[in-house]
Amino acid sequence: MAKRKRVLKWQRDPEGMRLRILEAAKQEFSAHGIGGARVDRIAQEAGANKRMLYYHVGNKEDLYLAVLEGAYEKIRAEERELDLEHLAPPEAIERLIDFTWNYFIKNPEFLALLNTENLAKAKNLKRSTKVKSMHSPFVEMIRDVVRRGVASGDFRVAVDPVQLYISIAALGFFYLSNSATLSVIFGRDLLAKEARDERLQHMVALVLAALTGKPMPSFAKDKAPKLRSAAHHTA
Amino acid sequence: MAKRKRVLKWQRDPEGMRLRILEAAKQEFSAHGIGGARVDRIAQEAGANKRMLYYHVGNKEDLYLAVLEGAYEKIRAEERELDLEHLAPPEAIERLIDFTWNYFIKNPEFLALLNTENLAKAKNLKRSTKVKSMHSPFVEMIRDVVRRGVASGDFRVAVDPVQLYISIAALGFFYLSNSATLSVIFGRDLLAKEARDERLQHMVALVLAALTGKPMPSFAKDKAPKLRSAAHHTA
DNA sequence: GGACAAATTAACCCGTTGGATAAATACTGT
DNA sequence: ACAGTATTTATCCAACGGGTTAATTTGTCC
Repeated sequence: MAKRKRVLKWQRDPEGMRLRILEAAKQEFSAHGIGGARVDRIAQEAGANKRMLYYHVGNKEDLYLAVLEGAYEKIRAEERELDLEHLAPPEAIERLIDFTWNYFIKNPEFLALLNTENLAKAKNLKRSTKVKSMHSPFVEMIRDVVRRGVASGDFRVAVDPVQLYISIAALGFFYLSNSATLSVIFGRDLLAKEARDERLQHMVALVLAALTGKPMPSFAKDKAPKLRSAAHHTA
Repeated sequence: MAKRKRVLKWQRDPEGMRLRILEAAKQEFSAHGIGGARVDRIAQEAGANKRMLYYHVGNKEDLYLAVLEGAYEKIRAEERELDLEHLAPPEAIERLIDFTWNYFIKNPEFLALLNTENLAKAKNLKRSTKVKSMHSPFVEMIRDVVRRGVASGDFRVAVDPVQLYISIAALGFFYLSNSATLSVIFGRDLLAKEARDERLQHMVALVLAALTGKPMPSFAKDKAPKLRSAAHHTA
């Protein structure tokens, strides 16, 4: 195939085109929000004509929703890969924190998209039957881990898994999502590798200390000089 | 005064006008972000002619920066009111969490503005000498509290005050800022009074348990039936 | 009671933007 | 090789949006 007789001005690639459009849209929406996103810029970035956006996906709103749904699909898919059942409760929690943290680091557009969607009071998410049907496996996973932890004596208390899930997400999300302003306020680069490692360690220490009651070995002191990067990088 | 001879079409009120403009701008920017904000809407909401915005404050960008600076001024002012020095370390931490939480609840535009500014990679904040000169008193306050806590034996570990500050902010900020999407995902209204109270209790329990090593009395169990609302509402 | 500046309004300008239309070009099956 | 359809390009446009210009009104100081 692809036996081009002459010089082809362009070649067909509907699937590829659609993907490039969605990728470009993801970048655009996550970089500028809904109101700041420019349809023309998406087209240009996708190496497409503006007409293609409407042909393959739809108008700006459809485009945004497709991006949002794609973002949720992706994280849900990765979440399913993680199985915490086979780990001892403390390790399971550490793994969960590590995964969440690294997912956020690797997918900064996801953070921005969530913020953007919340600015819109989740009005698009509410319309999306697709996203609403994608349940996160984490709540049940955490419920199980906590149950096991309490039974084994590793954990002292039965936390509400939803609260714990939100807290774990929060500790990483806020740090990363607001790293720009926080870096200015504190006068340090929170995204530097050292700072990120320190943050991960702090989060793990905080949550595990609360759950197990045992002080974490590596609970960071005031301005810890040098910290090994976390052990397991799962994602 | 105000002995209007005839029917006055309008009256002068430069200061009041400026305030109304800034208030309207705050609402607009926090509701729609930078790109989504509409200058005409700000004018209308402020009961002003569009020209007034440029006359009293400046263009859209100036308007946004003024709003951002005002937001930081306000929280810094309230932060200064809080003195943690006179409280026992655990109470000081609880008070800090309570204050932060309630400030966020009472000032939802602040959360939105921070998100918006981070979407812009803090480029406006960086230009603002005003904001950069407004140091938060919290880091030093926390440093002191932690020191005292370790000395008294209340706390087991010396946490980096910056990490702790970020964590405390994170636990509340993420929950509230993302309450719209999270409510959809979890199928519960996270802003309902009960849910908010439960969240505050969880945050306090989590942080204090990690610091003191003692399990909190009220560490919420899986779906706690009814929880007393938190004891001290400071702010 | 008028002059002069400050405050406010009304009207308009013009580049941008989301979206639409129609024509051109490439691929597919027969 | 040809018809028919799928895909892409080239324009167009009406509404919108930020910003400006000029005229109008109000307060204040002599």
